[in-house]
Parts: sequence; structure tokens; C-alpha cells
Amino acid sequence: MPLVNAEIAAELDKLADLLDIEGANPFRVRAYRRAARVVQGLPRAAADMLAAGEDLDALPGIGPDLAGKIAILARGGELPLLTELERALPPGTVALLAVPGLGPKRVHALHTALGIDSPETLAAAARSGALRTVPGFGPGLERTILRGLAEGALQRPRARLDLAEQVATPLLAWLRGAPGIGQAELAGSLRRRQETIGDLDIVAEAAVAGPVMDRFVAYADVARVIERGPTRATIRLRGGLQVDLRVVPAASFGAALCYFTGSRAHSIALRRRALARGLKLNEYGLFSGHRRLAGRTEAELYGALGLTCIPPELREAGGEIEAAAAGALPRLVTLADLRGDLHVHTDATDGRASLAAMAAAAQALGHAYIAVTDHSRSLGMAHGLDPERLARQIAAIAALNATLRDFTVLAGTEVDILEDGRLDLPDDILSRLDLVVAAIHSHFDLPPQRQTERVLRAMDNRLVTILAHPTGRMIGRRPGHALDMERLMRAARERNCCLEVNAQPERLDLNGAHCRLAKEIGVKLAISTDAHSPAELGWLRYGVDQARRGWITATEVVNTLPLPALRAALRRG
DNA sequence: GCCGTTTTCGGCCCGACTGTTTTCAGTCG
Repeated sequence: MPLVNAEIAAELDKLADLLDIEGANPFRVRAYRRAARVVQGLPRAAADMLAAGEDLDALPGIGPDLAGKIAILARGGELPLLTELERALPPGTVALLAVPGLGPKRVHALHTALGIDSPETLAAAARSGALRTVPGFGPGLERTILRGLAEGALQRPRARLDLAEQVATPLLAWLRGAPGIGQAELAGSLRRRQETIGDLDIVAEAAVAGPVMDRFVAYADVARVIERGPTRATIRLRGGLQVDLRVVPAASFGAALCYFTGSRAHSIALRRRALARGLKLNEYGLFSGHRRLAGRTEAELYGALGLTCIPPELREAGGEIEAAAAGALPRLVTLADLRGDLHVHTDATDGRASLAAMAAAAQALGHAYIAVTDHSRSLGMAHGLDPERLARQIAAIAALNATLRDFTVLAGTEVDILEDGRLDLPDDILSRLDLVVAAIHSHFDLPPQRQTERVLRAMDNRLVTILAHPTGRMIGRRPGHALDMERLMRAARERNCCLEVNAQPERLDLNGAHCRLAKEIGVKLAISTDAHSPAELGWLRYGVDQARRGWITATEVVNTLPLPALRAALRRG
């Protein structure tokens, strides 16, 4: 079986872990990890790139050796190096790296001294006291390890962005009440708006760190204080999320915020850039010798490195530093650029509010329009509309529009794409709508070619204006359909059909990487909430996040257009 | 293992905190 990018990345990470435990050159280990991140971040399948004759060793951090190994993995082949390493180190040893307090050196020591090769044998050795017989292991580490295992360190899932945000917001508000605190901001992957979050990072500014640290560990939701130094502390909240706080003086706030926002690869690239100019960059600032050149704000820091300030969403070492150096960063789309929402449900199907209530809520948010796109008849569970009920809804929308000022409800549908690619409603009713959103809600497991051709056939219908949640993935619940996204996007561009960036926090579909591919191919996007209630209309910003992560500008998003221009843009045929 | 406005060889980001030490290695981010 050929491997997809995420699987190739996982194999490279495993190689890095095994090499690390074995005691290989740390820079060699880093090269494997870096390559894993690069492959994971590719907008297209490595196998497809190879098939198209592209050279993988042109990618940053990938040379001839790694390009060869990636090619073998992409074909589904076996790596002799991996086989050899796994003979010496059972796969269970890699899992041990996730135990708090254990890194490659200690895992190596435990394997050598006690033959520990799995979480189970580790737990047994810790309980029996055998651990303490290994040099460097004492009662403190024994306690850390047992507690880590008991707290489920080995199976801690990443938190969805919106859920992490719900936890982070009140915590940050609490912290801002600390005496002597200046600025305080969320950093880390949450600030970069990654779709899932491993832990929370907070950076705060204070002349005296103590009172801020005190207030942090006194937060009511703290389950345990994991670490507590003079300027840095780590807590675990009762929900399981880990939170790191770092307190720095005002002159260092920008540098610390930048450093703790990451990504790690971005931070390393910045430090290399500083080194190349004979400067030193750390979380306290940019230094020439002992003289601080910048650090108070991020903009100052980037400026001193010869860069325009890079938005957090782009800080993934995906070409943003080169673009900033050339003054060529895109002007990313913002929430304020959006004038409406093109995928909204009502209680005519599975929504929870009336047509009028959804329209009023959208107008209150400042939108100029929404498209009501209720489900079609084959979605029985959602009480989907047949042509007659849809015709009645079209009339109801016209009647409502007659009562509205400075706001328009567009008549649409989220029509089901049937197994063979036909649409669930006939053209004569679809042609009476302002727009047609098409989506897959069944037969998720067709083979890739059939699934792709199914969607292509649906887009062949000139009445389809937007393809909704194109991959169908649900974060943490199911992967996307097997689809050739590049082929799908090229087809969408040829047909002038838009792809949706579905802003439901559980979907985020397209995600950032796919948005970037869409930009490269030249497909227009629609950022929509798929709201089923008035409150869910507020999800739009999660879609904006993903578009920004994909380098998308306002001109590439149709619902930044005023209504007349939008109508023109959605006209096909 | 990768890479080049010091370099095709010799570098490769850097600091806080913990635990086990008696001056520091390992982990973590």
C-alpha cells in the first residue's frame, strides 16, 4: 500500500525517535524530524509529486538521502535502516518517550539496564523499586513516571481549537487580574490557530514575576502544579489540558511572545537568520553582543531581522520568512472582510431556528447577506426538502426579503451528491435558486477514483456553485473521504465552481494546507459556517483562521464581495 | 543528514526547570 503524507511523516518521526534513543548524532535526528514536518505540511501527496517527476530534494531540509527514503516510503516499501533499528529497539521503547521525565537518554538507559521496552514493563519496574537501581534514577523520577502513567500521558488527545479556547479565555482573564501585570497573551499553537492544540502557552509581562506566578497556580481549575520556577510554571487543569506560563519584563515581551508562539521550526529559522547576521535571538530579545536591538514588540523584532511582521497563522516555516524578507507577504483575509455567510440551515430541516431568526442574527453580526441552504430530500434524518417544500421556502425568502432593509437572504440548498454523482434535486428547481451548495453525506468509503469522479460529476452540473466541506473529515472522529484533491481543485477551477472553507470547528474543511493548495491552483473559496443556530453564525472566524493559514487574501474569497458582485461571481454556465 | 552573504567541511537555537548530584545532565518547549 502506498503511504499518504501523514503516514510517511509518522515513519520519519519513528526513525528519529529510534535514532535518538540509540544515541545518534542529534543533528541527524533533527534532520529526520524536520523532514517529517516538511512532508506533513505538503499540500499534495508526496507519491503524486514523485509521479509527476518532481524532485523531493528541492524541498527545504530534504537532501538526496531523505528524498530517497521518502520515495521508498511513498511507494509503500520498507526501509532497511528502520528494520535494523527496530531489531535492536522494540517499538514499545518509542512509546516510552511520551512518559513525562523520560527522553531518549533515559529510555536508552532503562532498556540497557533493565530491558524495559514498553509502558507495562516500565510501570512494573517503577512499582517494584527496580528503577532506582539505575544510575541517575531516584525517588523523584520514579514518582514523576508513575504519576505520568497514572494520568494517562500515553493517550492524551489534542484538544480542538474552539474547546481549547473556551478553557483558555477565562484563565487568561483571571491572570490579567494579577498585581503588577502588563500585557498577557495566549501564544503557541492556539495563537497560530492550528486546528488542534496540544497545550496552552501564555506569555505575560511584569517587572516582578512572583505575584503573576502566584495567581497563575492559584487558578480554581488547577488540578496540579507540574513545575514552578521564578519566571516559568506549568499546570495541569482538571480537564487534562496543560498550561505553560512565562513571565518576562516589558522590554522582552515581544521576543517572548514570538518565541512561545513558534512554531518551533519558525523560531529556529529566525534564530538562524539572527546568527547569520552575527546576532543572537532568544526569548529576551535580539542582541548584538550584550546590546538589545529589539524585543519590546514582535514588529520591532521582525523589523530588526529585516522582515515585515509575520502573522502568527503563517509561522510554520512554510516560506513565510523568505516572503517577509522580500516584502511579499500576502495581505491575509480578515473576519471584517467577510460580508456574509453562504451556508446556513433553518428549522425547515435540521436547523434549530426559523428563517427570520437566522436572518436577524446574521444582520446583527453585521452581515449584508446570508444564503439559506437547507438539506435536500435524501437526507431523511435532517428532514430534507423535496422540490415542493423548497419552492415554498423560496417564496418565504422572497416575502422575508421584502421586509428587510440593507440585508438580503439568498435562496439556496445544500443538495446531496448521490452515490453516482447525480444531484438529489432536479435542475428545474435548482435553477430557481440564487446558489447551489453541493455536498456528500453518504457512501464515504468509495475507492479514491470513484469518490473523485462522483464529485467531479456533481460539479459538471453548471448549477452547482459551491462544493461544501470537500473532504468530509471530522476532527478526531473520521478522516476525510479518499479523494484526489488536486484533481478535484483543478476541475473546480475549470468549472468556475467554488470550494467551501467550512468553519464548523469540528470540520475546518478545507483546512489551512488545502487552502494553500487551492490558492496555488487558483480556485475561489467561500468561507461559511454551516450554522444550525444563530450562535453558530459566530463560527465564521474559525474558517477565516484556516484560510489565513493557507495564505488566502480577501480577493480569493467570494463572500468578501458586495452582493451584486457576489451574484455575478456565482453565475456559471 | 543538511547546508552555504564566514563554509563543499564543520557547523547546526537556546534558556528554564527538575532531580540527582556536589557541579550538571536530561528534559522540555
